[in-house]
This record gives sequence, structure tokens and C-alpha cells, in this order.
Amino acid sequence: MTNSITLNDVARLAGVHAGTVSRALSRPESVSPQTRERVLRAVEELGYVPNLAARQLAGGKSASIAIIVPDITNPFFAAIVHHTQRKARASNRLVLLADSNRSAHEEKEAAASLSRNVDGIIVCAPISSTKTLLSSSKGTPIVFVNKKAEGMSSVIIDQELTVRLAVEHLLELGHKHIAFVPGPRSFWSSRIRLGALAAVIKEYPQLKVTLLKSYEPDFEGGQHCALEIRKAKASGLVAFNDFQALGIITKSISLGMSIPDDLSIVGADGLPFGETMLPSLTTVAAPLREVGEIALDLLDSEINGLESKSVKVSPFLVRRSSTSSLLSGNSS
Amino acid sequence: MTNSITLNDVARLAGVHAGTVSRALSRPESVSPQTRERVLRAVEELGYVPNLAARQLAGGKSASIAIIVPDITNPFFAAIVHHTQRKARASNRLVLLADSNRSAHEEKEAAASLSRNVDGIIVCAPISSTKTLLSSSKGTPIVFVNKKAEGMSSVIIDQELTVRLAVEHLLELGHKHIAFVPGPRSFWSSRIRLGALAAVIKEYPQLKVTLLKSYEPDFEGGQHCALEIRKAKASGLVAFNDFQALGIITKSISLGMSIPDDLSIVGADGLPFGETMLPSLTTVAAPLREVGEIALDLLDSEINGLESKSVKVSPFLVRRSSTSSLLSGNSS
DNA sequence: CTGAAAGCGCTAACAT
DNA sequence: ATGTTAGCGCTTTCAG
Repeated sequence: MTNSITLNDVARLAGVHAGTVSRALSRPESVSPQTRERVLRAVEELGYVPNLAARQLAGGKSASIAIIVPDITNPFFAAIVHHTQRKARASNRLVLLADSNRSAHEEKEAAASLSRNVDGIIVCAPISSTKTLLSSSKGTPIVFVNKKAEGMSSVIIDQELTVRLAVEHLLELGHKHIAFVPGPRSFWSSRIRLGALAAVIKEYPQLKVTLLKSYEPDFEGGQHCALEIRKAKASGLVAFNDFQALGIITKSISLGMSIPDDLSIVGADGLPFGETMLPSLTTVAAPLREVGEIALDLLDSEINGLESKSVKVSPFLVRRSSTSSLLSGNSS
Repeated sequence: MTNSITLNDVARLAGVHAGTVSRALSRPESVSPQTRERVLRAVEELGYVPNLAARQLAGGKSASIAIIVPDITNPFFAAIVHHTQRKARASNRLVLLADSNRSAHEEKEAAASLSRNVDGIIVCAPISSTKTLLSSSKGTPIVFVNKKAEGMSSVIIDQELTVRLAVEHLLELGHKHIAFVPGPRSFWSSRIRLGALAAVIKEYPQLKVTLLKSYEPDFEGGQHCALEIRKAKASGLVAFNDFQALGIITKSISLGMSIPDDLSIVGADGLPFGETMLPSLTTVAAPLREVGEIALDLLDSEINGLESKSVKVSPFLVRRSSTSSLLSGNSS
């Protein structure tokens, strides 16, 4: 913002005109090899860095994208942001970050103020309605992460598979009665998982499933949940996510239970801390890097006017020590 | 980026000229109350959002700042980013995020490409040399977080106090022999802490302190460290940060030790997971919100041409259950 | 207090 | 293949 070396300075040094420098930089093949050489050398020598504002104003493209998350402090979103931004930078684009603080209003505001200034927006775990978001972003391409919506590009984690992997893992371990913690009804993924659970259950009529009440998908929610779980008498449990599983585990332990001996617990998300806790957490992990990168790919498609599409990525089971076999007493 | 409602549209609707709209928006007191009213109404009705690029180009200010972190996935930095961006948005500014992936080179590149396009840059835990950063940012105001450098604005955590709080806490609990894990020599904070340790030790000649080897400030580093610790025979330990403390704790437990009974452990940073682990982690917490907000304040001072200054924030002890009294066998 | 006009640094369309 | 020219949407003089 402070600096001053302009395209014209480069042009002067290289002995060509500004337009030529611009071309040399954006479409190198459209200038003669020697001109290109000379321009590049001048750029190097002067340490020229393009002024994006000017570029955006003139060209209509900002070479920057935005990503909106409910909370950057949540490792799930941090990981996605990490990978998206890496990939964006690799193609020389800047990324603007907005943290909506889990507020629908702030999310909407962010979308509105960002829309004018970036080529596209990635909204992670959208809180506002699709309609709201669409109208406040006024035509700027958007892709959703973790929510599917009609006519929108989105990358989602296969929730059916998430449920299936968790349940079947417990089944393989010999569990006959499992408990399932549904997520908040307001979450898109909660609704899908509930449907998936019904489908999976149907395939295993011998399995008894207790549907618990819904708890917040965080550590505290898990702690509260732990109280209800004991009553359920299930030997296995599928938590809504890793944070919740962590709460369930620590509370259960302090309640005198032994994990996994008294209760096998499966989390979801695959956050790094699952590996560092005691017991380490068996979880259905989401491929967060893929998610972040695909989101950017989809955004690029949207920016280039291609048709919207939704891609579903597959989670995978990470077997650790919060689950164990009911048969031999061994961990899986 | 896609959108189209311009200042002129607003001007037309409000029946005034573009310049007036611009003034009404940026210095409301410079236009008549009724004009202001009319303009604001038109803005509202049209859903006008300023084009930052144009504003930046014309006014020389971008109304955006950048923040560079070594790794957004690290909750320490995520927290800082969270608070900085909240405050920035509150004053209607956008924030660009760059994750250097712990690479000095990427950090430098980020500073260079960002410098032209924002009003100022916050660099968290700088990896590159101050000189390098300064030259690649070509005059754009910079503030450092977690590193102090001559002539630069910076917000740092009081490392002397960090060491003192940790050591004195252990002392109060009756520990006579403590171990201290130094951080990587390349960290600014490691060097300061070592000096602080020497000073604190001098005040307590009765205390035996074993300086361990340096381990990586992460979970794995902690695990490796746990092996060396047993040999030290200390009853208390000051880890370099919470991640490392976590590694030390889990490894120690799996080695058959009991925490805090056999070893009291103090972490540093005060990351949220310290509360959710078992045992919960006693730690010298950094006021991350303050850090993030002060960083922005300092940046604003720099942007406004005020003198650079360094502010030191005070960490505070969070007593939890990874430390206990050697006297009564009770947790503190 | 407000209108008019001159660019900010760059790209794109048009010449040559 | 390269020079030339006209803006992009806004802020900021400078008049009035």
C-alpha cells in the first residue's frame, strides 16, 4: 500500500510501453521472448509488485478469494482454511478471511462486504439461509463447504458413510447395543446423519440402537451427554464429533467408567487432538485437505462460469484406542 | 467483484454528485445533515457496497490489513487471528490471511505480495530476519507478535513473568527439584526465557533446577522429552508450551508414571485443550485476545505515522490438575 | 457545503 | 508484436 514502483517504472527500465509490460506479465506468450526477458529482468531489478487494486479496477478481477468460517479457532475450519489458502497462494491469489463468530448476521455482513472485492467466496458450514447468502453476495460466485443446496456448488463430507463406518466398526467389534448422539437440528449434517442411521440400522436388525437426546457438538455438550449415556447401558457410542467425544470420554472417566472397556466411543471429524488424547480417539475422519482444495477448484469453476456441482468426499475410519472389541476384550 | 452498483448510482438516486456521496460516507460531518440523510437512504435502498479497489487506488488506503502466521492450524495463532480479525471488522476493514507453513521463504513472499495491497501487516512469530521482512514489505507498516526487534512495533508476552509464574507455582507447591525444557534456540522467546530462568533461580538458591535438552515445542517433542525426564528425578517440570506438556504427560502416563503425583507439569500458552485433557493442564496462559487486539492497535499507530513501540502483555497462571502439592499430596 | 475535474495504476481494445 | 488510448470506481483537490 505504501510502495511506489509501478508498471511504468518497469516499462521505462525495460524500454517498452506499459501495455507491453502488462501483457508480458499476464500472457507471456503474447510478447516476443526477448521483450519478455527484458521485462522480467526489470521487474526483478526493481522488485516490482503489482498493485492489485489497480489490476482489479481495470481488469475486473481481483486475484483474491474469500473464505468465511464460523470460527477459525475450531481446528476443523482452521485445517480447511490452511489448505485452501495454500492452494490459492500457489496460483498467486490472496485470501481474505472472515470469522463470523457463529453469527448468521456477521456471516451475512461478511459475505456482503467481501463480495464486491473478491472473485469468489467459500462459505464453510453456512449458518444463514442460502437465499440470504445469495442475495448479500450479489452474484459473486460462492461455494459451500459442509452444506448442500440446490443450484450451489458445494463440497460435502459423505454423512451416510460417516454413520456407516462408525456403526459398522462397532458392529465388527461385537457390540450389540449402541447409542447415537444426534447433532443440533439446525445443522444440515445432523439431519442427513439421522436419515443415514435409519438406513444403516435396517441392514442390521440384530443391532439395538438407542437414540440419545441432542447435545451441543462441543466438549461441554459431551460432558452433559455422558450423564445420559450411563443410563442407556449401551456398550458402544457414536458421538457427533470429536469435541463431543472428548467431553464424553473425560466425563465418563471421571464418573468412574473405563474407556474403552465399559464403553467404546467413536468420534467424527478426525481432528489432530484425537491422536494425542488418552485414550486416543477412534474417529471417522474427514479428508480436510481434500475438502479445502476441492472447495477452491469448485470456486474456480464457478468463477469461470462452469456449471455448479456438488462433490462429496469420503471420510475414513481411524482406529485408535477409544473403541475395543466386546468379544476378546482387546482393542480392535 | 461481480456486482455493479456504484457511487454514481447512489449519487443519481440521491440527486447529488459523486464527490458528495464520497464525502457523506467518509466524513459525514462535512456535508449537510439532510444531504447525508438522503445519501444514506440511497445507499440503503440500492444496497451499495463500496468497491475497495477503487477506493484504494484513489485514496491510497485499502481499508484492509494482513496477518501472517506460521500455521493457522495452531490454536495459538488461530486465537490471535480470531481476535485481530474481529476487531478489524469492527472498524470495517478486511483482513487478508497468509499461512507461511512455517517457511521463512513463504513468509517473505507473503509479506512482499501483501505489502502492496494492505495498509499494514501483522507478522506472528516471525521466522525470517527482521531485515528481510522489512525489505520485502517495502515501507508498509509492520507489527510483530511474539518477537521484539529494534525499531519495530511489537506485542510480546512477558517471558520473564512466564518463567517466574511457572517456577514459583512449583515452589509454592513444595517442589525442591524441577526440570526445565528450553525451547528451540531459533525462537526469540526461548532465548529470553533462558535468561529469565537464570534470574529467577538466583532468587531461590534452595531450588535445584535441571536444564533438559531442547525438544521441539510440540506433542512429539514432548513425548521424546518424557524419556529424558524420568532420569532427571525432578518432581516438577516446566514445559515450553502446552503441546509439549501434553506430549510429556501422555508419554509419562504410558510409561507408568502418575501425573501429577509422580511429576507436576506446567505448560505455557493457555490453549483451550488444556482444560479438556486428563489430567487438565496447569499452564501459564497468554492473554491471546489482548495480544490480537493490541497488535491491531499498534498497527494503526504505525499506519498513522506514530512512533513504534513494543508492548509486553502479562501471562497468568491457570491452576489445574497437572500439578499438585508435594507437601500434602493434594492438588493445589 | 457542494459541483467539477483530475487522476490513482492497471488492463483491454484498438491501432500500427 | 508493440504502441496508444480510454477508462475501471473512487477520493480529492479546486472552484464556486
